[in-house]
Amino acid sequence: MLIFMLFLTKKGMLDKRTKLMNAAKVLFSENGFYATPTAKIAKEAGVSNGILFHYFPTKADLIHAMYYDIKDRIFNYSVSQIYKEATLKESIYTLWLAAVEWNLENSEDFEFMLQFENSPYFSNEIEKKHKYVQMSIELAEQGRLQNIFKDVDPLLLFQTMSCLVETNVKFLKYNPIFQNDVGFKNTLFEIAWDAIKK
Amino acid sequence: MLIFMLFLTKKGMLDKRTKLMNAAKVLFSENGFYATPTAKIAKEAGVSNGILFHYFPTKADLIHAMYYDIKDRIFNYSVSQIYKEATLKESIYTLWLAAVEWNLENSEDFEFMLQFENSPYFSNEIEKKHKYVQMSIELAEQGRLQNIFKDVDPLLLFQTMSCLVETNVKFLKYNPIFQNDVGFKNTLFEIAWDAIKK
DNA sequence: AAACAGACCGACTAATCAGTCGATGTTAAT
DNA sequence: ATTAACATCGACTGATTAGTCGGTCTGTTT
Repeated sequence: MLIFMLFLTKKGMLDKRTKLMNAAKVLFSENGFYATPTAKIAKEAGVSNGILFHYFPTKADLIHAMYYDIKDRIFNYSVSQIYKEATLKESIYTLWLAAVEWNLENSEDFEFMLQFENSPYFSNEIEKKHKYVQMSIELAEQGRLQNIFKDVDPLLLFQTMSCLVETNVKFLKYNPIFQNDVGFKNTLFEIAWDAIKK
Repeated sequence: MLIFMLFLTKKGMLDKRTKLMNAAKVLFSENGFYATPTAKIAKEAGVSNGILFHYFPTKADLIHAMYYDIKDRIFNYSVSQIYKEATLKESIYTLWLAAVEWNLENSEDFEFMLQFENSPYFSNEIEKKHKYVQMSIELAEQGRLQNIFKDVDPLLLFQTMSCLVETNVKFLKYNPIFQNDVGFKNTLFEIAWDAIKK
């Protein structure tokens, strides 16, 4: 049975929970949470209305599940990019680039996140607990101890980087010419690096 | 008649259009656009349900009117702060500080703006037309021509500053101890300045 | 083969909400 | 005094929507 399930998954016949999250991602990024009825999500996912509430007792539960899913995926991608022997600056660059490229390639996830983080669903406290944020804060703390970064709360350094990534991604979306321009991307990183470095 | 209207205004008996916008501001910043029914806005404003649609044909019209109102107010405040003989860095500092302090003092406007700018109501094109944005871009262009700023699209420089202001305000809201700490605010500005300067 | 459990369906409902409408009051202009 | 134009009210409606429910199907356990 387990083997059969794996087979299904590999063939692209995703389980309905995943189908629902994918459908919601598309519709949310097009019309926002509130203009997207649950019935439409189920329809787009090709499943029944009722099954949505089987997997996610409320619409808010679905939205939260999607948030954690995205955070996990961007964390896994970022971690896969960094390497051990890197200097601090190299690590920061790798993380910055990973974030920018991941968000550009996963445009719907990016749109979802923007909405979510500025909605009443979001709270700072939830975010701080995620391993992605914790890893970033740890790096910021390192840089501060090494006297490389400005002497402020590492959380602030992280938030500064995050908002710059967001701005960079938005800019690159509206100016696709630069998306493969390595020189331009280096300039973008310089902006971010200069901001946090001493 | 005009005199009588002014008298009413001075006495705090605002016209109903303004009352509606003020009530909406409070409710929107507490619960968001979508969890705030128009009927509740009218009730909070102490006016009838129908009059809301007399002044704002749709809920979206109300929201847009509020957006323009806020942009106008922050623009007027910012302009009142700058002075002619200032250097470029002084002007940027003044604008940065004005934005940070205005947003801290007008917390509901700030919350509204965050929601609005990440909602389907918002479009980049609308924003770019506002005199506040145009003034800022002009300054950025000046700095670039004087070879003081990094050599990128002035719009990007403006967006960079804006997102840093946003981050700063959020941080100061969560860490009120720093709100009157001039040294800390200078460090915050250094972060922003280092980001854009060459 | 019976009992069980979880996936799944889709019609249904109770509540909510944006916007309407007809009526009345108020002010200004002719 | 009449008219016209706007301001105001609040009951009402039509549409929408999150979530429910009774029941079916399928695979597993005993």
